[in-house]
Amino acid sequence: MTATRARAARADARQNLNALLDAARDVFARSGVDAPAREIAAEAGVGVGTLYRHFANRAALVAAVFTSEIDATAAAAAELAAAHPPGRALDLWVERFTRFVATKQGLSAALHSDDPAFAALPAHLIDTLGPAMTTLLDAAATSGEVRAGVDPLDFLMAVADLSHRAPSNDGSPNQMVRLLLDGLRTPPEERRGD
Amino acid sequence: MTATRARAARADARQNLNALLDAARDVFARSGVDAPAREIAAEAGVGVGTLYRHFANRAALVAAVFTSEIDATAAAAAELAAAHPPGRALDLWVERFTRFVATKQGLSAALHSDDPAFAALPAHLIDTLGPAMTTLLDAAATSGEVRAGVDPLDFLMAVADLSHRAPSNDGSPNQMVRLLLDGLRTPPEERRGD
DNA sequence: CACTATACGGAACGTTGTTCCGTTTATGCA
DNA sequence: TGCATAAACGGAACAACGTTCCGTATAGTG
Repeated sequence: MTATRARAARADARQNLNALLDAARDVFARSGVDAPAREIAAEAGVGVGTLYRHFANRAALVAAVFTSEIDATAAAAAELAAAHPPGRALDLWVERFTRFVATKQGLSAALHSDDPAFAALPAHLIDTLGPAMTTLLDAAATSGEVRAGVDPLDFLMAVADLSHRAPSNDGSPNQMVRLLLDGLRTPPEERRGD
Repeated sequence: MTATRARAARADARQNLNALLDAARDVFARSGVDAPAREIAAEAGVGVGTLYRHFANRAALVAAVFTSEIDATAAAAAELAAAHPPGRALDLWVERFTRFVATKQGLSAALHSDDPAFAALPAHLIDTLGPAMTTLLDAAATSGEVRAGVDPLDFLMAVADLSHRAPSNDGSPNQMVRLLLDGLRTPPEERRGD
């Protein structure tokens, strides 16, 4: 068999890759996901050739940024859970998730697109954000701050659907999301009465 | 005041405009809404200059096609209502509406886009498809085939949301939409029992 | 029939994603 | 340390797109 062990990536290559991801994050936030590849390369202080050496095409770069932000959002769940009581951690994380969804205008389009570059996104989102929500929801339910029996994935998707509707200009969750969170605090059977 | 009355459009201009709309409908169905403007012009047997004489930009052409298909879908409601009993008319129209939504991949993107060319679309959709659904739903409720008290616009949007999920390869409504329709046939209070 | 506002066609322009290749550089080895 | 070379870089060049421009053709009118 041939020596398949790949040589370690060169140091400048690793640096440029990180510079590209950082630049893309900034440019996407500033000008949207449709920003020209040249602009991203320039922001990273790099030629377009280098961009295409690291990513098969523009969509792959977009997907990489989304993936990394999904991971960052998932990681925040653990941090918040460690630093706050369960109910508050849940609220804070929903706020963060809301900001994530609202910021990424291109995300829902990417999720429904059939571009192969985005094919792995939905599964990745479910696999990382799903458990995060499950953990937070379970903890808050165990501590009695929130009703039990709510499917975490359904709740996650509901928040997502509600988040990219309203502008939510100040960055906090919009009214519908707050409504949903308040609903969690309410016993399931209350509506029977009216 | 100046004589604002515009001279009637020239005959060839009207023909070309229709040819462009027809061509765009075909090309969009075949290659998606991102099809090149040149391809549409060619299909219509016309130069690109003519396309841009009739539409301010590509987005305006897309919007015009969407508008005209929305109108056609709304008109179908009256025809189906005249030709079938209320319950069946409702089913058939939902199927048609489903096909409309499933076909137009670009529609939901256009509805949420902030391109000025699409600004009037949501209102137009609500103003024409809303009443159509209201009429069909009311008639089916009056004849007792369907439960009353369902908000037509909510129901319309729900069908839309459910339609662009599943592929529905054979053109008929997908399972979730059928579930929703079956739900209409069920008395509101039944779930109390379990 | 001639005149003119209207409409047409398609070459040309600017911007994009992507490729190509001559040049530079990091890295393992003598 | 210095060198050989695989790896990586930069940016000019290409193709495809949306859009504009303007010389040419023509429908409608008197």
